[in-house]
Amino acid sequence: MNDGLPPQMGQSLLFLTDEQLRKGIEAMFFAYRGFTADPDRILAQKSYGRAHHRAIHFIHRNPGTTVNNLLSILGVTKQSLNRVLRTLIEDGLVASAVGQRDRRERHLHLTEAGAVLERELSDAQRDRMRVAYRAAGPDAVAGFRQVLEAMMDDETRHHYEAMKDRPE
Amino acid sequence: MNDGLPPQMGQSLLFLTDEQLRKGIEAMFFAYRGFTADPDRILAQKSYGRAHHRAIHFIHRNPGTTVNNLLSILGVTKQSLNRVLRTLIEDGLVASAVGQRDRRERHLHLTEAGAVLERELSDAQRDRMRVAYRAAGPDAVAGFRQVLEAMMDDETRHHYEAMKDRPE
DNA sequence: TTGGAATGTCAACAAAGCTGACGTATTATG
DNA sequence: CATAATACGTCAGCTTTGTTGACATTCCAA
Repeated sequence: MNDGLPPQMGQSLLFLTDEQLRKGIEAMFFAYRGFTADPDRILAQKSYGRAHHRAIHFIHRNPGTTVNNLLSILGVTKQSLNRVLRTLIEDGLVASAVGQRDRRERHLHLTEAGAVLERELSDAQRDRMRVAYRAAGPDAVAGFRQVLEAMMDDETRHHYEAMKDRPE
Repeated sequence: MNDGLPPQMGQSLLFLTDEQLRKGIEAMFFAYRGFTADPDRILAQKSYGRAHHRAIHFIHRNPGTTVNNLLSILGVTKQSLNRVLRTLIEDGLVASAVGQRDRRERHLHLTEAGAVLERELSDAQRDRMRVAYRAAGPDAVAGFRQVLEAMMDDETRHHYEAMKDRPE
């Protein structure tokens, strides 16, 4: 494939050109569309949106999390999260429990029904991820993760790492 | 770092577990936030949004593109794109020219002012990308791109590849 | 006991997506 | 040439998901 640059310029010299960086930017944009496509289809049928998916995902990952903690993971306002959370609680997918130690806090859990939807959504998303990982191979996957981690804001990376290696 | 699984299980066996895949999913989510953060700040000052950025980006990359082509790259409805395009044209950032061969078509270009904003936005986005690429190294970058490409829908990947190796 | 923290909620608004309908040029086709 | 199809623009209305700002409630902690 011709990238319009002299062939004697190897990858290690090319790899920080604007052109190379721009391709990475476009890859992020297009890949993110694929990344959300499958859950989006499932959510649309149930008249939920991505915001519901995110809430469900992180409640599943951090069972018993407080609203404030979830807020800082998701990086949205409480009003925005509350709207989503309210419908999930009304629909019986999420349970909100008053804190034992601090009774101002609400601790969030998925109900059985919530866990079912979580499974459905993450199965769909993992399937695509699995196909991509298989196609690219383990070394590529390691690189993929490295670049993504380096791309995060510091505060965000803190959240990411805080729930990183938690086994099932 | 302990991932909660027996140490004798190597990376090549682990790398398709649900846990491994879920970490990739979260990495995508958190990284995408970083990916858009810098342009978002610039856009907010000028009361534009991400949709404007995307239009500007792809007009820059495909100068003279028709509205229909841009539509299929962006994957939105013409009503949605039109709203964005209209403000960009009104503000003198984008020029719309009647087609020579087919006068139903409008060919889109950035004006000088549009190119200035494009440069500002992509500089910010590339800076972060550059830092991430440097931190991760060339091999990781190659893997990053491989996984992202494998994650795209077929039609999307077609668009991605169509404007892939276009030199400056 | 009182200040501040955590939470919830009301209202209003904006960005950016969607559907559906319609109009106008222009081109392609029978 | 008449008609169909295409490309584009626009109007209206709706949805999701984000934002501010204001305010009430509950409750921990100094």
